[in-house]
Amino acid sequence: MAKPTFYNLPEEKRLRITSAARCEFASVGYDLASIQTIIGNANIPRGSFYQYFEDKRDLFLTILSSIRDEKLDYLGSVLSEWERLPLFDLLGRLIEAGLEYAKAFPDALQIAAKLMKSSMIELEEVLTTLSVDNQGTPVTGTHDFYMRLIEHAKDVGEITSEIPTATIAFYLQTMMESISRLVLNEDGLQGIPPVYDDIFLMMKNGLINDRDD
Amino acid sequence: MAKPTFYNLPEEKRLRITSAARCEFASVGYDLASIQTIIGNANIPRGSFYQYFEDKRDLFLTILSSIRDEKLDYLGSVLSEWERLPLFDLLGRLIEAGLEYAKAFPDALQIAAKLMKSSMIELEEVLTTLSVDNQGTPVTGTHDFYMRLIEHAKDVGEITSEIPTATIAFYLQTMMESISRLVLNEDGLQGIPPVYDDIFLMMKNGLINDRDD
DNA sequence: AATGGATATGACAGAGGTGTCATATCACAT
DNA sequence: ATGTGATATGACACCTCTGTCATATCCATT
Repeated sequence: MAKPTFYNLPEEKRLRITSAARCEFASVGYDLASIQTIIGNANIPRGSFYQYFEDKRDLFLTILSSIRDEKLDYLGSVLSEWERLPLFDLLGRLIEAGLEYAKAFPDALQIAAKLMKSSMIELEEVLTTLSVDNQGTPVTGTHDFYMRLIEHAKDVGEITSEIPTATIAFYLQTMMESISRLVLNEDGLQGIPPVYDDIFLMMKNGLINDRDD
Repeated sequence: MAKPTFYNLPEEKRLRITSAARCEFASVGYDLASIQTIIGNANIPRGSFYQYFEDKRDLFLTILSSIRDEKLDYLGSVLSEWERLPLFDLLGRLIEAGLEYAKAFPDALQIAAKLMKSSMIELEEVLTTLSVDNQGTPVTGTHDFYMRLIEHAKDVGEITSEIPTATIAFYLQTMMESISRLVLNEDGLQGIPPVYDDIFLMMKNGLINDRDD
């Protein structure tokens, strides 16, 4: 969404700008981010900024879209084998891949986390257009993505057919986002023992005590 | 947290202020809320505002705390019988009661929803101090609250003991918050068929297909 | 070296917000 | 009626930020 001028810039300068912007968005979020601060850190004059971008929103969308591209790189390999893997194995890998991604681009993580905090009116549309969810997960995190997974798993007889697909999709999406948050916050991006094993166990077998003691 | 002067005010004036404030916080959230707008709508002079409150934060905390009190009224009866009810019955009632509450105080709902979007640094502490969570759920939504519920349910033999209590608490809390959001948004506060029945079913029995066909 | 289109620059006007303070007003006890 | 402490008021000084614009600079082409 940036103006063509921006892409004609020498890479060094472009990087200075995007880094400063990502840093600002990561630390204070969209609403409180200040163009003033960004151009200050990037060391470019105010006038130039408006030569490259319409406004803050424009800059933000540009950043978001590059984040999406970055993340697709990390998830691509996992996503490609989605039909071959058992459902929960796939989900586990997605979380692992997301963790890898977060290690590589820590600022992206913070930006994504603060994404939903923004007051952009058309946020919904923006997200679907970019296929990015609030975890910064592209395509992956989509309701539709989960729908596909579940239909498949039902077909294969892996999971129960008694619950509507949409409901399960809602359930999986919720838990996946939540687990991501947990994994990414708790451990400060260290290697963790897969905490989510227990959670997946619950999701597979339910909470009800079926032992007859 | 408001100054004593505020509580000496005639109720009519106090209401004008709190209404205007709740309206503003509900519509633009904490960060973007403007004292200017609030005093404009409440029709009180700028100087008076600072006679009643330290600043925006002070006002916000005052509002939050009254929201907590309101909600406690609605959940009190359900909470009182927490030991007598089966776990998922209790959870269902909490959601229903939350829905009732949201009908009665629609602005509170929006304020709570935007709560987590605020950039208040000490938000965490504020929330625990107020025992309010991001659903505007007091006490109820706390991790500790779920810990108690689960310990009890394990004791009674209602749910499996194979998973650590803290993990289950995380799980329940996540799903309860998510269901609340679903219920409160989807239907625009109409009466709904209890969508969450299917979700509870999954949580009880798990997703794995155990029919041997 | 001259021309012209693209790019760079920072001063500037203007919007919107905050917290304070000197002054005015009130309520009430004397 | 008068003095006193509490309360009310809005003008004001001061910020931060945004988007624009007149002007300067660059660079490729003639």
